[in-house]
Amino acid sequence: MIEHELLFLGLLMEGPKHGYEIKRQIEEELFPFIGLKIKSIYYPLRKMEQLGLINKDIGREGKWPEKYVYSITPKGQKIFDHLITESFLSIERPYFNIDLSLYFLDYVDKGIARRHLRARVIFLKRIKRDLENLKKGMKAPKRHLAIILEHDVDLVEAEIVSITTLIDTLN
Amino acid sequence: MIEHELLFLGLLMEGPKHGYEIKRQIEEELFPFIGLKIKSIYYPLRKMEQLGLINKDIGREGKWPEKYVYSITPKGQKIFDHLITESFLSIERPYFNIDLSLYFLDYVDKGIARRHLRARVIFLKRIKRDLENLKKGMKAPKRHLAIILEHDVDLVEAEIVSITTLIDTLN
DNA sequence: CGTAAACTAGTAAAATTTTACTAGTTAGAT
DNA sequence: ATCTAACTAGTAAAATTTTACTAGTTTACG
Repeated sequence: MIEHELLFLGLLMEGPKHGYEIKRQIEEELFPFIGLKIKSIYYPLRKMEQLGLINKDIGREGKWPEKYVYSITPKGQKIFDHLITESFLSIERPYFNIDLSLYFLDYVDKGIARRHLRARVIFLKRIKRDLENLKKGMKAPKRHLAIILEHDVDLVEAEIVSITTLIDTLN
Repeated sequence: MIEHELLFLGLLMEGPKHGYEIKRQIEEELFPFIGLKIKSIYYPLRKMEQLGLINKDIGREGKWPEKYVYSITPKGQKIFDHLITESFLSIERPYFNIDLSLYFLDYVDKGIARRHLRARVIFLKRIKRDLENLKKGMKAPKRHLAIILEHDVDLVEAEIVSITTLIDTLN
């Protein structure tokens, strides 16, 4: 929920939006960078409206039928500040999906594990390449996207090194 | 759900266990490494039982009252193999919590952002130190734990570099 | 002109997760 | 001898998320 709140509030910090636009932005703009999967937006939006973090107003444009416009309230902005601070200072140390599998590595045949890990490295390299191309291909260099991409590239690179070493030690 | 299934099945790969033991292991052994937060175990266990992935038998030990023992079925083992393979080859590229905040960086005062990011670096360094100490302090060097720890150290290190660079570019 | 794709807004029901409890046993400390 | 912490097993209700739909509008394309 915390992440969801930060997500919706952050999107509304840019300006008022209607639901479809929020959904589209999450699916098309944020997903490739953030990997948040959000299947429904109306329940969270209603919740946050009840909490007074956002407003929902009728905003008719042209001949379109109803079009509800969501906007962030002062209280919502305060919460946004709070959440983003919390996220920056997030007490949780980072965790990585693959770790769970590594924890159970003993229950996997060594040969198979090695093959899987090699495949993972190849996959990670492809991702790295894609990310770098994506960064190059960005026209109007959106600063925040560039930052995230660099961050991702670095971490993917680290994972490649890490897994490669692991493969070698997997006697 | 996928991750939960892998978690429970993996724990049962080690041998039959009762619920409390599973809970304890998640909270005390896995949590520090994996960071999975699981508040209740009985619903997932019942679910997996219904799916035929695990068995639940009465296993009385000593004078203790009822003690239900969960164990993995052949079908469960098959699913375990499948899930762990999937996880190794996981098509999703890695995502990082902080990225969402970075995406919204423009809505944060630069000075504040810089301070937050510096604090994060300090925090990451402490984590790195803790992880290294933890690795040193391990008596019976549990191989899988050591692997995860190294992996984590590398990635935390990468994040330190990444965020440090970011701070510098934050004019 | 017709039609398909994208725009707009949801809801109802199912599934899952979280929270807040209950109920009793046993081993170790005082 | 008794009290406390850890051991054991849950359930009920609330909250949230996911899935699978409905319903209509506008724009672009052939």
